[in-house]
Amino acid sequence: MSTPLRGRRLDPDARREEIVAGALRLFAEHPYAAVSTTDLAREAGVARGLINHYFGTKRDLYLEVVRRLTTIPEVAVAELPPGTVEQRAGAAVDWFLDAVERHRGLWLSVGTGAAGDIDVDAILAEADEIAADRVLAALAPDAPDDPYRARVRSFFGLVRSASREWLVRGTLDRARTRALLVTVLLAVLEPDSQV
Amino acid sequence: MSTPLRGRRLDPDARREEIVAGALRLFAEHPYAAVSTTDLAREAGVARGLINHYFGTKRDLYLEVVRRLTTIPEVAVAELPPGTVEQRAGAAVDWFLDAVERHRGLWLSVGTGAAGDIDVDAILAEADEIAADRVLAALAPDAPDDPYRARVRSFFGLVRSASREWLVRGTLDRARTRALLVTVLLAVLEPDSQV
DNA sequence: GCTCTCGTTGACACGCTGCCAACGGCTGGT
DNA sequence: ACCAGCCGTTGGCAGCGTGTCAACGAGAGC
Repeated sequence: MSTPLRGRRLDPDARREEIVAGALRLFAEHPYAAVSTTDLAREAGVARGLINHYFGTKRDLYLEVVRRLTTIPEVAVAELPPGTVEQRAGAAVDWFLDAVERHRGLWLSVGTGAAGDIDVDAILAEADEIAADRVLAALAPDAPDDPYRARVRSFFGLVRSASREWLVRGTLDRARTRALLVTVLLAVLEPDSQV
Repeated sequence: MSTPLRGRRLDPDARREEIVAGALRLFAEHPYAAVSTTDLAREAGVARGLINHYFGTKRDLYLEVVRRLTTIPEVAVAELPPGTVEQRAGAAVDWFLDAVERHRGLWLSVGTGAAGDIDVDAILAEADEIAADRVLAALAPDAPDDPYRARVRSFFGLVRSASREWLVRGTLDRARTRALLVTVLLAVLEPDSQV
């Protein structure tokens, strides 16, 4: 061996990164309980104890992974083409469907919804908050935050369900998924119609 | 002691019922991982080994509990008052919101969404299927099953999110939740508007 | 009252997690 | 270039939780 892989000293940030990267791969393919700290350590090429040293708990590492995944959308939505609200909404939905199709496995593993887990819920809520801000800024910049942000966040619940119908169950094709999302998104952005 | 509680012989079905009932209480208040088989046994007033005897696995017991909870809606939606689609949709949403408000804790613990768990997903999907059938039969009896059932199931995702916004985060009051659900439900039932 | 059935129990073995003391590679000071 | 201290890293230990299994004994049939 020219360079021994085990035991080599590494910058803490880099080491954290390696562990998170490995955990990302494992958690994307297997459910939480099916992944042991031994697996996580092996995947990162590291001793098991180091997992606890950096993240304290297997659970904390998992939360870090979830945070990393859900907070991805750094890509600006500001690049949407000009046009009517319908056109811009359609473009946004297309951008989203592209991203989902690309990271299919990862999206389904965490994007499928909250786990009844209060911490995971908090992280997803935070991510949704950011996403809702961007959607509102891009499509309805004049709408007041108060009920609209909550309405858009609710819309994301439908987005997840529809993704599952499309990717997992195959009950919707991409075109119909798109149509559904655009329709509902526009309905959500309509002013309150007190029925 | 007049009647010793421990060790008494019981009809298998009745015993299963007691165990499920106890598990229902525990899982409604604590997340899956925080409930041990010891807790489950104590709550049911039974030896720990009996849990495995009846359900094989803690996980299997959990799945049974989830099934029991989600398959509750036996109450017929057929009792909806006659009127326009808007009125009937409003009545259906009201009925639903009442039920959610009444079983608040239970609903939030499992109804919060899939756990990324394939078995739980299957159970929830089955429950959603039934619910979707009833909604379609009540509000759009002439709509073809094909895309509409999937659209309604997607709608349920928004229903869960909106419930959380209302009950957990308090970002929507009941009236606004109602308005949102009715609006989107009607939009979902509209024929495909290919944008 | 006796016996057989089977619901029920308690102990055992194993895997996994979090903790901790010791090791040794790396870096800065001289 | 050498040395000493720092700290990233390791491996083993203790505790807990789960699933299994052989044996017990309450209740029913005769």
